[in-house]
Amino acid sequence: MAVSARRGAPLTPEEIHSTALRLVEEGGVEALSMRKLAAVLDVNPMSLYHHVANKTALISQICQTMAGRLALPDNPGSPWQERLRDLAHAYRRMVQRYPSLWAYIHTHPEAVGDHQGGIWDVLFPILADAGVPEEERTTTADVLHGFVAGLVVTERQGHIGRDDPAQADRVYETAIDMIIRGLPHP
Amino acid sequence: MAVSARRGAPLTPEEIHSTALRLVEEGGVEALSMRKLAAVLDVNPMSLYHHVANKTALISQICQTMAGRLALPDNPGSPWQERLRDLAHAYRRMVQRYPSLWAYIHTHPEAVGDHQGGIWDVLFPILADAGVPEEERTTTADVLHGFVAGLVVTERQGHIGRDDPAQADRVYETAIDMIIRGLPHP
DNA sequence: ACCTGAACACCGTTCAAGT
DNA sequence: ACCTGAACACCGTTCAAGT
Repeated sequence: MAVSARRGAPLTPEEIHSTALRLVEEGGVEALSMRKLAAVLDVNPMSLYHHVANKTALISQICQTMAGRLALPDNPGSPWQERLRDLAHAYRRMVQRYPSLWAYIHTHPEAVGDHQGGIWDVLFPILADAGVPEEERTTTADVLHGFVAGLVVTERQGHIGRDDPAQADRVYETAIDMIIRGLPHP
Repeated sequence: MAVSARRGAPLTPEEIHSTALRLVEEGGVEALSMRKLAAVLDVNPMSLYHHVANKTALISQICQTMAGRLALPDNPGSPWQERLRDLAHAYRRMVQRYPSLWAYIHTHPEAVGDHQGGIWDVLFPILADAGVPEEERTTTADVLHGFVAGLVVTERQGHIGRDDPAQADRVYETAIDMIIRGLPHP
């Protein structure tokens, strides 16, 4: 019976990932330490290394965990303007749910794979319908993502609608309007 | 003669700040440690605490140092579109000069004061000329800053024009066009 | 005034040893 | 297979002591 002295059940990756994600959202990525995580899991710090290569691999994994929880809008048939707006809202909701981890991803994009996650699969057809030529879609997608990510991170840090959540909503709507107005090439 | 055993001259804030800034740009903010900085300055780690309250204060100070080196465009009389474009270019140049520190500021805006630095003094008149009503200018400025910051950070991380710098320039120009097109309220 | 050494409470990670 | 303790090379920071 290879069972820990302090715990009844063996460690699972799911347990490690969800606990680590919780710690990150409670105190930011810099509040996650292998030793603290182990303490919360009631386990020796070194036991973690049996399930995780190292700390940066762990962070990558919890980024994937989060990406998997992303709820994308499903609204084919609507005009591209509306679909783009819905996608922007979904993105914002996700950032608001995991703000610390998103701030981390924004400056460590290598933590999550390149152009993966369902966002891109949804965004490309929208750009096509908006009339963006095929060879420009990747770049346009990057630009839009840069815009929206920058905006949402800015909001999250209290620069927008700090006192008045309704105003933050209005600002976001205005920003999306601006993108929709500016997107089609004349 | 209160002179260090290892150095001829006493430590100055300028020396500390510029060396710390250099370390940050060489290896990212996470590569800056008080002990490493002291080693480079050829000084006991604890000597630093005579000139700097703590590490986060030091980082704030080097952010200010960097902001002071910002070269803003001076082009009154040009149409607002052109002035906005010039300002966006100045911003990008600055980020390209201090990429690591900017990435840090983008997620730690408390490190640099609120709406200070000459950017805002230049941006507000531009928005006025663009017809943005006075009560919306602060928010609009935040939105634009969020956009541009997000875009530039995205570019810096190699998502845009990784292989082709000329393409990165083109993308940035396209993005500015989009903002200029989308800015005036109809 | 300025600098220093020892010390404290933390890190991530390796490695040999335990069941 | 899974877990552990001791150890190594790092951190930021405090504090009493030196010149």
